[in-house]
Amino acid sequence: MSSPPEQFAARFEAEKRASMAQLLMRCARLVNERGLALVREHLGVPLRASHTALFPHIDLEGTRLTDLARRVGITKQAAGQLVGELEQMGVVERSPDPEDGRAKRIRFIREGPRSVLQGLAVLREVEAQLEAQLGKSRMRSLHGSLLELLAVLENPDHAP
Amino acid sequence: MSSPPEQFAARFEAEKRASMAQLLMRCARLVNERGLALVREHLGVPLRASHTALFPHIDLEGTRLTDLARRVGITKQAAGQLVGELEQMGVVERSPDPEDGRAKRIRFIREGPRSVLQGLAVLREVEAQLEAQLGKSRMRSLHGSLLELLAVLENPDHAP
DNA sequence: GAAATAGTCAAGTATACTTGACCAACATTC
DNA sequence: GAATGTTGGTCAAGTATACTTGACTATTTC
Repeated sequence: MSSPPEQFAARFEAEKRASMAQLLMRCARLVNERGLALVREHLGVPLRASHTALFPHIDLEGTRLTDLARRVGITKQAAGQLVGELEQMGVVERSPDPEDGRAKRIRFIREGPRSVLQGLAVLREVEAQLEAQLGKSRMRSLHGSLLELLAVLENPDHAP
Repeated sequence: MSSPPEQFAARFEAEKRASMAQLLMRCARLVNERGLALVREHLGVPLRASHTALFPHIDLEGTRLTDLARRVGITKQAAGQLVGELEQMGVVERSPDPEDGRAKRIRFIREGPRSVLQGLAVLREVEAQLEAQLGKSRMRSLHGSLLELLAVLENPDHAP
C-alpha cells in the first residue's frame, strides 16, 4: 500500500492500459457523439442517445410500450416520453394493437426522410470512415468481438 | 423507397447486424453499468459515469482544472463540480501548483480504500469475468481492436 | 363484477451540464 | 513599478435531460 512513487506510476500505467472497461467506454462515447452529430446534421432530427437506446428493442412487427420499457429497464412512463419524441420526429409510429384494445404497437416508420434506413445509412458513413482508417480485417475482428461480448453481457450463462 | 415489407425487413436486419456503432454503444452501456455498480458496491463510493470520463485525462503529475476541462470538452465550472465530488469521495486531491499560484493540480489519491488502484482492481474483476466467458484470445483481440479504434477516433489522421 | 394490465397525464428529482459574475495571481507594457 | 489585461479557479443560478413516483382511464381477463 505504501509503495514508492515509481512503483505506483508503473502499476497505474499498466492497469490503465489494461482496462478494457475504460477503453470501451471512451470508444463508445466518441463513436456515439460522432454518429448522433451526423444524424442530426444530415437528417435534421434532434436525436439523442436515450432515443437510440430504444432502437435495438423495437421489433419489426412492432413492440408494445410496456415490453419496450421492460427490455430497456426503465418505467413505461419514461419510455412513453421517448417514444412520443420519436413519433414527433417521424422516426416511429404508434398504431393500435389488433389483438389488444388497450395496447399500441410501436414500430419504425418505413419510408421517408426520417426512416430508420436513412438513419442507419448515415451511421454506415461513420463506420466506413473508421474502416478506411482501421483496415478491413481489424474492423471485422472488432465487429465479431463486439458481437461475442454483447452475447456474454446480455446472457450471463453464455459460453462461446 | 417504396419497397415491399420483406425487402425492408431483410435490409433492416442486415443493417442492424452490421451496425458497429449500435453494438459499441450497447456493449459500453452494459459494461459501464456493471463496472460502476461493482465499484459502488465494493468501495462504497457514489461514482458515476461523468466522473470516470475525467479519469483518462488526469495525469500522474497532476492536471490543472482548466486543462482537464478542455481535454474533456466541458467548461471549467462543470469540471470543478465533478472534481469537487471526487475530492469528497477521497478519489482525487487538489494541491497548489508550485509553478503557478493561481492554479491547483488535480491528481489521484495514491493510497487508501478509495484510491484509483482499488478502483481499477474492481474493474479488473469485471474484465476477468468477461475473459472467462469470451476466452483469452477473443479478449486480447477485442482489446487490441479497441486500442486501435481509440487511436483513430482521437486522432483523425491516424493510419495503422 | 373484480382484479390485473396497457397506456397517458402530471409533477417531482437527480444529473450534467451551461452562462455570468467575481477574485486572486500572473504577464505585459509603458 | 503601477496600470492593464489575461488566466486559473470558485460561487451562484439557470437549463435540458433522463429519468422517477403517483394518480387516473380504458380494456381485458378471470
